[in-house]
Amino acid sequence: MTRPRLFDEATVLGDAMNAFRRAGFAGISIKDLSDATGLTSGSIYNAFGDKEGLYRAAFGHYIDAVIRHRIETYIGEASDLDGLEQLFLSLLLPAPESGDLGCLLTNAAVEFGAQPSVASEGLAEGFAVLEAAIRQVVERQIGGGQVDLHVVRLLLLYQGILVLIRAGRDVSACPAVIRSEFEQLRKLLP
Amino acid sequence: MTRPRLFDEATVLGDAMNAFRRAGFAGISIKDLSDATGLTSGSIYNAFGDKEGLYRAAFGHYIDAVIRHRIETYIGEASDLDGLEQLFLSLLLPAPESGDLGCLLTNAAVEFGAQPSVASEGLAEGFAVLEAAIRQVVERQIGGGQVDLHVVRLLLLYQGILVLIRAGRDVSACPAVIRSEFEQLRKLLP
DNA sequence: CTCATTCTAGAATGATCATTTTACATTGGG
DNA sequence: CCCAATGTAAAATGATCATTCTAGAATGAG
Repeated sequence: MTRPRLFDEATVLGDAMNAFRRAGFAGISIKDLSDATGLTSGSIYNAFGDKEGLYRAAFGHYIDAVIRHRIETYIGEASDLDGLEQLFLSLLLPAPESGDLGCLLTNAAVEFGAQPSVASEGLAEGFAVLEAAIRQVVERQIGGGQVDLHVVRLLLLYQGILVLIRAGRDVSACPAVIRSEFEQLRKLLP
Repeated sequence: MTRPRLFDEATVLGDAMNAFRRAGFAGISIKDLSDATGLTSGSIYNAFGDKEGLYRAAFGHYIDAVIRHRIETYIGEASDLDGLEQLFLSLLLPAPESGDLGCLLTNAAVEFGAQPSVASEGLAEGFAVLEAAIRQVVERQIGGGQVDLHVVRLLLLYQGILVLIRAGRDVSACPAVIRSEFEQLRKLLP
């Protein structure tokens, strides 16, 4: 019945995702997205409904392929502070979170803000996934009444790093900031 | 010779600035800007050349009227850690840096990234002003070989706060994070 | 007062936008 | 092998975009 796509959905979503990361939603046209994905505009509309549908699909793909993947890579099941620290340090590796792409979660948060928008669902899910991963490690490793404080502190650090990378600022001091942040947390280990 | 503007330039730039803060550059049209400022599109083009000219002027206005003003208010001449801490805490006050506006510096950094753009000059100046203000206090009060580290740490915190506010996330734990950050710095006071 | 100058207003223009339509290609079931 | 279903392609459409044009209003110098 349902015949398979003639295009590879993961590849197309990856291309669209990176295009949106580079230019945002308002800053890119269907023609640009057509060039980026190799699909004609007709195929895009057939497959995703409209530009918003493609954005939603690309955002979902980003949460799975980038955020969840990163969390599984660095935290996985044996979650400890070292893994979380490595996750933060990995943000500073040249690719693929480099400045000319940017984090779609951060970019969407800034582009759309808190008002209801095409990004609302993705933002809610993305922040929930990220915060849950951080909280899981902090709660298990440190616990206590200050868990919320540590989680927010790390979330602030995470978003701050992505903004500075995106802006092309000098981030050579960031690894030292991350290390000192986690050193501080390790002092609280039971 | 040069006759005065019939409109109040500061008011118009303030309105345009807030419109850009809400919607970004790509996300707003000349018609929207015309509605926001009360100027017709003809007057906008006459006064500012084009949409990019108005954006540049609004960005410059933001740097002066918001960033420099905030720095002068909280740091001024008698710069100490308490003043800098108050500056950070002031970001969390409901108005005027509230989420539905956002910080034009952060928003522009995320929208345009590091590539040359209409925002490049404003971004360079805005980050320079902000970083210099932080560095001045840290250097004078604490000094030592870790100044860069402290400056970047505070810059990360600053940008992280603005992203979370913009995203409408729960920032109720942020004041405690700021206080603990500055408590840590005060331990380094000579 | 008057005129050259500068500003403003609003309609006009061509480009680009998202989207739809139309025609065609590809596919697997009968 | 053929056909109904679905995917793709590319041109067409109307809306909206940034920008310009044209006409008229406000201003200060002489």
